[in-house]
Amino acid sequence: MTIYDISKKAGVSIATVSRVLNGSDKVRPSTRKKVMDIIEKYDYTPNAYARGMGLQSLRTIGILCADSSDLFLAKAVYYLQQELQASGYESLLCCTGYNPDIKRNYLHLILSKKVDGIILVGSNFIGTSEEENQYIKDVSAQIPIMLLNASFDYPNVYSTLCDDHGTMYEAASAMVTAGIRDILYLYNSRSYSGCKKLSGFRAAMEAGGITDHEKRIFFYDGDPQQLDAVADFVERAAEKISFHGVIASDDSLAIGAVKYAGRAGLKVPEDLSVIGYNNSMLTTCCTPELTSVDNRLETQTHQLVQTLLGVLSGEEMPKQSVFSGKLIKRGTTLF
Amino acid sequence: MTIYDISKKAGVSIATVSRVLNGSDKVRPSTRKKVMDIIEKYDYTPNAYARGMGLQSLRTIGILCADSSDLFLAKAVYYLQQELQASGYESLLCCTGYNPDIKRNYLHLILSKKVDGIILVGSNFIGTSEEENQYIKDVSAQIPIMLLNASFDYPNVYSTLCDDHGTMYEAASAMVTAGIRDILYLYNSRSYSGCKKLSGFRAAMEAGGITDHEKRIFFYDGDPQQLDAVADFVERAAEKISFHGVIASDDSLAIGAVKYAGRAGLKVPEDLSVIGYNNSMLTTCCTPELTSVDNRLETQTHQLVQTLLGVLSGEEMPKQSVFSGKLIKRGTTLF
DNA sequence: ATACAAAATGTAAACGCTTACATATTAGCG
DNA sequence: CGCTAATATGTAAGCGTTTACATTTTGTAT
Repeated sequence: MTIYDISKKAGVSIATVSRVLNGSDKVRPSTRKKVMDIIEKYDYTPNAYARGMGLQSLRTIGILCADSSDLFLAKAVYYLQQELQASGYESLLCCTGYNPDIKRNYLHLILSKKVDGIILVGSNFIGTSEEENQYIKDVSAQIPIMLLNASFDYPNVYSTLCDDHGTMYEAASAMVTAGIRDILYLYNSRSYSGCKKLSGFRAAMEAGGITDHEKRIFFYDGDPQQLDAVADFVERAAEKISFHGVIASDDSLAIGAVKYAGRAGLKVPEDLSVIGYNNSMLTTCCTPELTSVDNRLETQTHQLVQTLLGVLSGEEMPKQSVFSGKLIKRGTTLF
Repeated sequence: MTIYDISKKAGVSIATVSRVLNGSDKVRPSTRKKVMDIIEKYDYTPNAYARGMGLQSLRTIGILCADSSDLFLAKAVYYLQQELQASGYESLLCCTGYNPDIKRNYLHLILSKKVDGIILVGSNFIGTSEEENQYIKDVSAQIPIMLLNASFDYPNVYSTLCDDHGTMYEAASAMVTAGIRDILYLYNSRSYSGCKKLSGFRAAMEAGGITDHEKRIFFYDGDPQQLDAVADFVERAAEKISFHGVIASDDSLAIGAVKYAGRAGLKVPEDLSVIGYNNSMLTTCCTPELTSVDNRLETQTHQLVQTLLGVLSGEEMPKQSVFSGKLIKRGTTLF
């Protein structure tokens, strides 16, 4: 069933059918009805690929995210899709996984679909070496690239992010100010934002006059959703060093620390203070509830889409929009 | 940059370029290299829409899911995409939200993209009235429809699901057998599987000789991810009726009950037993850990994709594949 | 009724690929 | 070295839309 079949059955030309389908103003109501009836009768759906051939822009944005079952990324994607839909844009979501080669493949895949722009969700799309980021440069030559939670200075690449360094600095400083000087730092990503958080932590330690913090920085290499495995990891860390506070780069790691405390018979927050990051639903899941950093995801996604729409309509837009996160105090801290 | 430009630069015809792109066997190695060099030099990506026009099948499956930030749905989507990718199929994911009209729009959208099949993830795509499900009948006339966690008997519609009735019956019966006869039942969806779970609960109550269970069945109408709101809801329920056990149709509701217990000073599981459903990461997030029903999601998604592949290659496949869920006993129950 | 402008509709080219079929090249063999 | 068969490459016809431009119809003012 093609537009051609419809046009014959309705006794009009294909151009008229096309106009009806696209809501053109220049169709007589009686003709429109005649065509619509046939379309509905045969449950006709125009072929998106043929449309894609003719049209200049399909008003479509590609969204790439490593793993949509990650709470943070899932929420980000959700907000983005809502925003885009509200602005009349379709979105194409690809969950790429963390393998760099596969990521690159998906980028080409999405590029082949005539998207007007690409949003890379999460800082794991930005590497540390020039070479790793070459593919971003290549693509940005063709269409604008938006980064959520990462930053990369290059023409036609726009960044929206949380000041993870400063925010983590504030969070860690709050703990130091509360008198806790032996803090375990847990992280599981060396991505752009992962590095910023870590540097913020280090800066806070130095500012607090702490000098032996490096030995309490631990990289967790497993699946963060396996909370028991995280707890095991913290337990092993506790065998090596002592600590009275835990700061994690993600809520799930922080929850693992709370679990460890339960096993070890430590009271939270009296014996152990814990701060998470991302302010996900996990924060209210445990007892006591988890103090965490809210990185204003909804504000960020809104800003990102506004910037993108501006860029697409040819306006000059800020290359980087930075927001400050905020420590949400709950039960796992005394301060 | 089109195949035509590439062909000119490489000094061959467009057919040859096309053959190189599609990995055809009938190209001389020297020619292939010549073409590949140009392709890489100009970072050329073929236009997916033009390809879509020519090709019979694009080896693409559409996946529809209401909300990918729901833990259960997100995991299901993740497994499905992995399975499909491993079988050489591309997947097109659409998060539709819960509005029926928008859902229907997305179905047409995805249909327009020449997908070879459609997977509907989650039972909220199946309604209770004939009319609600009409759209499924219409679409199934064109391509096969796979249901995950729902069932609908119609030609070209294939279902893979957990026996929610029986599984919930087992779980509830276990609680009754343990001597708990006043059980609060929490649910938040009247979808296909939501109804099956509820009927399983009722059957277990009746089998246990309990007659006043209807007054302890509560429908929660809010956002299940707002755990505090769920706890509030349970608190209000407790003002109306008494209970020593809670069974929920989803882990997040169960967690809300655990939170309520904490507030009310009730010890879990001594004063209150709690059973969740879906065996999500939330189960290990709280203390004590949540007893929950595992519905074998990975097994289901595997079966679903195998069935789909079978159908697509013209084989006769089972219309319905049912798996039994399994109660995973953790700390919120004594039995 | 007639002429003319405005509105509605139709015609045909273009979009960038795939692929059946035609043609040219190569290799093997006597 | 010429012939044939096999292999590689080229040509051109679709695929199903959109849309500029041409044509027809309608409405309005004379």
